[in-house]
Amino acid sequence: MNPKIAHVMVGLPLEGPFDYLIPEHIDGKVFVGCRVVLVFARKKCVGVVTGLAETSSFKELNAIIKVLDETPVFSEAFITFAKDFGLRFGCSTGEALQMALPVYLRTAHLHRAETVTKKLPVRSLSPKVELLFAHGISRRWDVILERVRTEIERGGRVLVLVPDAAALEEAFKALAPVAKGGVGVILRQGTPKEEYEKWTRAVCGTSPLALGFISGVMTPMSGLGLIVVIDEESPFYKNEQSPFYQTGEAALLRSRAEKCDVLFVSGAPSIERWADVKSGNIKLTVLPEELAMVRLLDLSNFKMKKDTFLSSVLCQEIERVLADGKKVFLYIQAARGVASVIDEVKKRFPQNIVAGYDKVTATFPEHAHIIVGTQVIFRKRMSFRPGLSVVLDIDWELYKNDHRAAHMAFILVRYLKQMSTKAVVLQTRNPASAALLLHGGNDPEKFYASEMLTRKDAQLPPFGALVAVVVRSGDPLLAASEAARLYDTMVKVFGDTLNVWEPQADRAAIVRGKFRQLVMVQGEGVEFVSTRVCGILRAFRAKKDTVITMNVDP
DNA sequence: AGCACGCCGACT
DNA sequence: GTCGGCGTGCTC
Repeated sequence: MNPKIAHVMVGLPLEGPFDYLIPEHIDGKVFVGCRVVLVFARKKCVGVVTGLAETSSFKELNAIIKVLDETPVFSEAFITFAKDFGLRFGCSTGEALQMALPVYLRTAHLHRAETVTKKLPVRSLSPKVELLFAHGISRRWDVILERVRTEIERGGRVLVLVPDAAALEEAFKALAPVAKGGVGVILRQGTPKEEYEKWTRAVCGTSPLALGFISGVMTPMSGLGLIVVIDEESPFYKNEQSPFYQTGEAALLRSRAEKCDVLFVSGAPSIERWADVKSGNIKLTVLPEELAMVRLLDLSNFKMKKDTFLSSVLCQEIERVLADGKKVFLYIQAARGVASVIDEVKKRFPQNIVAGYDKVTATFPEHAHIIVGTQVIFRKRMSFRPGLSVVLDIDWELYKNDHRAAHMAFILVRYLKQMSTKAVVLQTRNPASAALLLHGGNDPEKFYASEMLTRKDAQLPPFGALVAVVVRSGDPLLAASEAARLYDTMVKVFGDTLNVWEPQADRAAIVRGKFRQLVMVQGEGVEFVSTRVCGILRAFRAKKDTVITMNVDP
């Protein structure tokens, strides 16, 4: 006797499941993990079957209208992952499942290719989670390819995740030696049909290798044995829209639910992953490499004109490097602009070619002796090899009002160290605080020890949890008043159990005409804080035209 | 989320 | 009277 009732999750911010009758004409065709068409709240929509039963406590059930998949698109383990994902990042299981599908399959389109039928051979119960701390960039692919090859040989699929287009290109080339059946590329681009066709090839095709960006971590492929997260520390792995998930955290949830291995790769690992290493949750492999030394250039005793960046000592250093036939890279924060620095450098070095490189620069200035650039230089880190790199104002990086500022500056220094052949110089007026980054450059263990202590004392992630509640509205006053009202209710309900910060404008205060206010909630443990915040948000009715979302670990 | 229901003030 | 804004509750 086949089951008569299906538990279904829908892509709405409601935690299900909802019960539906399985009518006779599709009896025996409904499986856990299949998409079905049904009427929910008077509207026709697509849901996912997450369980089967004989009876339901609800009377007056609607019936499933149509089954869209002959075989499940989601495995039971993936559904468990979707539940964990929703709990962790503040969305429903149904929304998480919906996000895992290409747009084409979120509507009532049939899908005939088999996705989850291939089962992974039985393996050890506890999956292996590893952090590869590769000091340089030239040798890391040797280790990655070795892991990937081993996984493919034992019959598993491998999901390789990269933060941006430059890393995608690099990974695509690097994976060629192990990609006999090609590499499936999963990208959220093109028309829904095109996106779906590429997705099908990657998920259901013969190639065991798939490559994707941030959302690739949600790909429901069968027999997933290994997830590789390249440049794990990248901020691009954080989704900036609701649900505000983080790819690395999601990979760990998948590892738990699907028993797959995870390999994090980084030249400047996040504090989160380092804490995992220190607590013994993940294994650390260090890949050392001889790199340029980092030095501080103490400007505290120099008098320099306002808004100038070239100290006389630095100019002497630059001259030496240029005389040696090497290139010089001068790093400046994007917000300050490269233009004024270029003027200053041109005046000081009139006989050299000076060029800027920032996000609006069309082609890389190959011929320049001195390049003044921003973060985007790291797109070129595989090919650009300056002798000397200089952070013109390292203090600026450290004074930002952001609990991640020190780690972001650490990333900057480590990346410059990977690119440069001779030296990295950090100009500072505050050598005492910049010393943290001097250590970061030459003795990363020291940096991590210090930064972990700071985070622990302040109860910041990964030791404490931060949840930002984002209030958006077209009216700035409404956004502010709703944030204030939310703050008051949270203070009242949470009392001393959680620390609620006064409402503040979001770092990006206006996005697409909507004003954003934040209320930060801080406490012990992500799960504790986010479930309590979720509880408040369910009860709290936002005024018309205001939207409230939750950002875990902003 | 998205929709119906119902309560209240405003207006032909 | 009744039109419509919005607070409330519900969706198998």
